[in-house]
Amino acid sequence: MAATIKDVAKAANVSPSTVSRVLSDNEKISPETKERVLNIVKELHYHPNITARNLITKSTRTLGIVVPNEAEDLFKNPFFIQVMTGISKYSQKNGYFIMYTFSKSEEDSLKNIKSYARGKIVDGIILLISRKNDKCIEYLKRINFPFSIVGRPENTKDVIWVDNDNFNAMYNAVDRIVQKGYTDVAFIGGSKEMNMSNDRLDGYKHALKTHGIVADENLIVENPNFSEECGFESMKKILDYRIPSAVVTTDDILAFGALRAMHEILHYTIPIIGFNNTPLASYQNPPLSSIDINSEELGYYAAKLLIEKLENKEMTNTHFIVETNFIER
Amino acid sequence: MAATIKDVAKAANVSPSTVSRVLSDNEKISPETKERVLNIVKELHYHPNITARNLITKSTRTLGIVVPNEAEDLFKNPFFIQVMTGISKYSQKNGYFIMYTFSKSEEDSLKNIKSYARGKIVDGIILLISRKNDKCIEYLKRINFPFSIVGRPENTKDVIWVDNDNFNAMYNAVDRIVQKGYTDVAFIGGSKEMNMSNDRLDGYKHALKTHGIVADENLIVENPNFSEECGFESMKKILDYRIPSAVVTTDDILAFGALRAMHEILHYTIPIIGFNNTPLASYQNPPLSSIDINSEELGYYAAKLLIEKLENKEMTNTHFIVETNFIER
DNA sequence: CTGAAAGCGCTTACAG
DNA sequence: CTGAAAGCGCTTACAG
Repeated sequence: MAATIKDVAKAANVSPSTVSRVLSDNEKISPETKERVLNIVKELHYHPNITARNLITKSTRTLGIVVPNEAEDLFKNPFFIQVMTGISKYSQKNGYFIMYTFSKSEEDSLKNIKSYARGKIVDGIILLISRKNDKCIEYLKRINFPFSIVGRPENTKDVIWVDNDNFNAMYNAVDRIVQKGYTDVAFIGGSKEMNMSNDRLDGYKHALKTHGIVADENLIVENPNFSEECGFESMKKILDYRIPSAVVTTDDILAFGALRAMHEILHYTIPIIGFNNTPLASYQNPPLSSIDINSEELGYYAAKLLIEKLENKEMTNTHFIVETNFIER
Repeated sequence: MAATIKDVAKAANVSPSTVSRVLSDNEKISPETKERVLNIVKELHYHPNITARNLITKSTRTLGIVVPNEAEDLFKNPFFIQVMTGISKYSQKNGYFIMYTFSKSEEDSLKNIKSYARGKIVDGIILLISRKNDKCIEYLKRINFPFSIVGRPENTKDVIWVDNDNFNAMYNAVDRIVQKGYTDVAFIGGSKEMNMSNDRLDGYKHALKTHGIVADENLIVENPNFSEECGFESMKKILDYRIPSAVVTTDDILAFGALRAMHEILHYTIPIIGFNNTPLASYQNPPLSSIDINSEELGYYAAKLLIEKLENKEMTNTHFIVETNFIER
């Protein structure tokens, strides 16, 4: 059996309270007792039972990550693991544990969130995605449970979130292309359920507008997800209609599919731009230009803002915008 | 404030013990009391405090995953997230929570393991890698803490592990190549610190031996990690020496680098085989043949065997071999 | 079938 | 500077 605080107290000839104080290091304890207790602690290999401590402090110093079903689509995409790494870096540095749960659907996410929140398993929750009419966000707001989101929610009031400036990233990319003389730009996008999809589409439209170009709705194809197949079919549809001078996409995987369609149908490629700058991008033929979203930083700040809230630090901001970088290849 | 078991007891006019029994559903409780209690539970939105329960039951129903520093090298590789998905599927199905921790080094892994084990944060630990003279394994064995490993450990005595048959997978691949007439096969491998690296190398050597071919040590290059750069440099080194008739690698990423070296130096490619069958493989030029290791299943069984041990089920096996599939492209 | 009591292993006012 | 006591919110023998 592992030693408890009582065992240490007895061996050191002090009370459990004193041992507890020595360990928390925040009371005036005489140097002698402190040393004596610490020696016994070492000798008995004592380590406090965190569960017992949690029960008293009403905190688990644990963050819960809800990984959405979309992660499966995005296996080819290191996005989620990069975000999780960022979360992990900040959390571990600050003594927080991390739990995660994979969800099969939005309903399943909600179920998982409930079990985290109602059982007080975690102190705060991080959502890796933000949907339209997001039930998870709605629930967490209603029960007033601390959380942060990767991806700007529809209604930002009272919520902590981090995101890229998706509008601007796409705006700049399209602006750049048009300036290079490619004025007939097609758009291949992902799910409308995600706010970032709409932001990117808006950025595309506005950039064209700035140059006095009216977006041709037939050159805009949106998809239920980010698969290679969707990219392929979208490009096919576009080529059936007309050959544009360039293509922008909201995800590298879509771009890969589109590239394949170009190779198979056109037998040559037209300029195309990806999004997320996945490692696969540089291996494409030709190498794919892409917009790097710095996923790890998204996770890092999602954890940082949430932990600051949990610790009641003065929060200057309830959101953080991570910069994007255009990677030209 | 959330309702406690006392609140429910008072409102239902029973004792806390009775409420507890109703909730655990495993004692003879009269149907009437049961219904009455359940109604109050719903009414008050009562949910048991898991921390308090954990303190009593001396279990957290939580598994801890230790993600090694190698994960960073392997961002391009969905291996880890696939394994984590597999772990998650089995665990969630069986009512276990999951924690993870990213480590910066083997020392850091050990530190993280200690905090999980000594604080009784988790009931069991899953290691995602198995090294030579693995300090983590050694520690966990010494303190007799339940754990399982993805990857066969050096000493399998008393440890739970899952793995592919790495020897055989490579043996078959090389055997197949040689039978096709490519007898001068080079080998590009990963870190010798990992047992699977050695297993794959052994498989290569034995397959050659079976065909009466003596392995040329100059055609065998091992690397500190699985990066594209290592693959590139290894291939360069081999080509400086001689042009082999085919190449096998222990990881797709190594193969990608090797392919690039062929393109840049040779201006044509020689047959090459990857390992892990990452999504990138099919996008290569030419598409890369690879050995699929079914990563998700590795995680699934790592969780399954560990949970069976935790629940004292009769364990017929303390290890499980996940099959591999040769994917020819 | 149900309740009173003890206890899991800590922390933290309160008192001295 | 240190200790005795209460209590966090549960579960589980024990007794009836």
